[in-house]
Amino acid sequence: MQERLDKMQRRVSEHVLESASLDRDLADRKQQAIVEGASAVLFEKGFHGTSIRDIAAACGMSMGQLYHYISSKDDILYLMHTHTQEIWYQRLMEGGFDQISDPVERLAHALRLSMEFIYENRDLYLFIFTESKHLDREHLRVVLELDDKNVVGFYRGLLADIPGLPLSAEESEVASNLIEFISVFLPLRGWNLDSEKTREHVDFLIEFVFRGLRLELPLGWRAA
Amino acid sequence: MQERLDKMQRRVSEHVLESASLDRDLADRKQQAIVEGASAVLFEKGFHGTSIRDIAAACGMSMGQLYHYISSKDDILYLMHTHTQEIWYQRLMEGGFDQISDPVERLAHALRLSMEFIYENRDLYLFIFTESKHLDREHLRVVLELDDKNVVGFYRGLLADIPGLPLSAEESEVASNLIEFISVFLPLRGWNLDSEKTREHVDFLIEFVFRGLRLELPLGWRAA
DNA sequence: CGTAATTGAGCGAGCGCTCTGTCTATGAAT
DNA sequence: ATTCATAGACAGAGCGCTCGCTCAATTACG
Repeated sequence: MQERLDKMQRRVSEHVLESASLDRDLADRKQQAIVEGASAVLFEKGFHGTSIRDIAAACGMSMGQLYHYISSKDDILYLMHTHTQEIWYQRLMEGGFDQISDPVERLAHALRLSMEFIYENRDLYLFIFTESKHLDREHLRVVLELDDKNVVGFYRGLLADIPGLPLSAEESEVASNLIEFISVFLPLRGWNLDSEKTREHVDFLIEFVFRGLRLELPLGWRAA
Repeated sequence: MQERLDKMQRRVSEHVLESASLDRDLADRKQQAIVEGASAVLFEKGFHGTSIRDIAAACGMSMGQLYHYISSKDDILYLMHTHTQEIWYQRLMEGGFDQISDPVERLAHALRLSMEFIYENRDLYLFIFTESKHLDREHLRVVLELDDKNVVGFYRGLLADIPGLPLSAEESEVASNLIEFISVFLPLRGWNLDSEKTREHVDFLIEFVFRGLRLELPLGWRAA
């Protein structure tokens, strides 16, 4: 499982960096600093509304230094994307997701962990989902591939592990995509819902998904 | 029902036009022409990637003429939004939606009509959902209000009409928003689904929603 | 003193929007 | 019938500004 993440990380660096002579660790740390520093301004002003000067200032770097570690503004959006997938997967692992053997319980647990994580990082997810289509063709291709492989693919795998799932292959494919989509519902369209009741909303969404998939929720799932 | 649309339309014109002396019919026709002419370029290049010059050229107007009928670039996005709601509602009415008395059948029919319409206009919906948050504060407020009143509000009303719906008030509120969200799933995240099988996907989504709401689908709903 | 790291002024391009000059349709005056 | 005054529709050059990005100049360091 962890090697999947490592490969993802490696691919990011390869894609973003043109100069192979740069120290890989330093570059990774700097790119991490860029993502973390740029997040606040990006969430506030959006990608197009934020200039390179804004980002450089927010990261405590000069424009020149910034361009040592990225090669275009689009690279920053790309980094945000891979960063998002990384920390999401990390959270699943920290949440003990991979220690659950029953596949239905795994799905329930993964949904809860994901929805809570996504809600906590709602600014990030709102940003990712509304800005990513503005990437240039090449970056977009890679980002969509990553998403299909790592996120949709994650749910695809979970569904495939459930024996006797009452869905056709085609339906499972739609379902995998739909589950990812519903898991970002609260950041994307939940703005006129009472934010005090997020916990209940997550419960409802999970029940909704399970009923939609014709699955019984595991006993005592709310306590998990 | 129709007066609701009329009021919506009136509000658009009032909001967009500052000069009250302009002929209302001419203005409406020109604004219609702007929306229709601008759509293709906007879908292709996105709102930020499309300049006023592009839009003017695509509408067969000069920049000067364009600015006779709008007062800022944001007005165009606003027009696109209201236009979308108008044609969506129009389609529902043409589809004989309001002639169905049974509330559960109404919901099933509305979902099918909506999803098919949204899929046919997927470029428009992808555009609307990914670009609207870039509106300035005032335009955004109006657009979100319109959406909550006309679209979410539409589903809210449908759910309220179903006697003995096994959902709490809070759950119904989440569900109304979620239904709108799921109805735009195919344009927003269905890009790696087989476009030959859209019909089946819509069927699956409707079944999914009904199961999620704990509702039985009306008999023979597929033929409807 | 030489080399590497770092900077931010400057470049060319493109933006949203304005506004003045041009065109055209109309109709009163001759 | 012809001229001319007037007003509204229209065009697009130009304004002021900001953008992403580069690279000559400067600083820091061994």
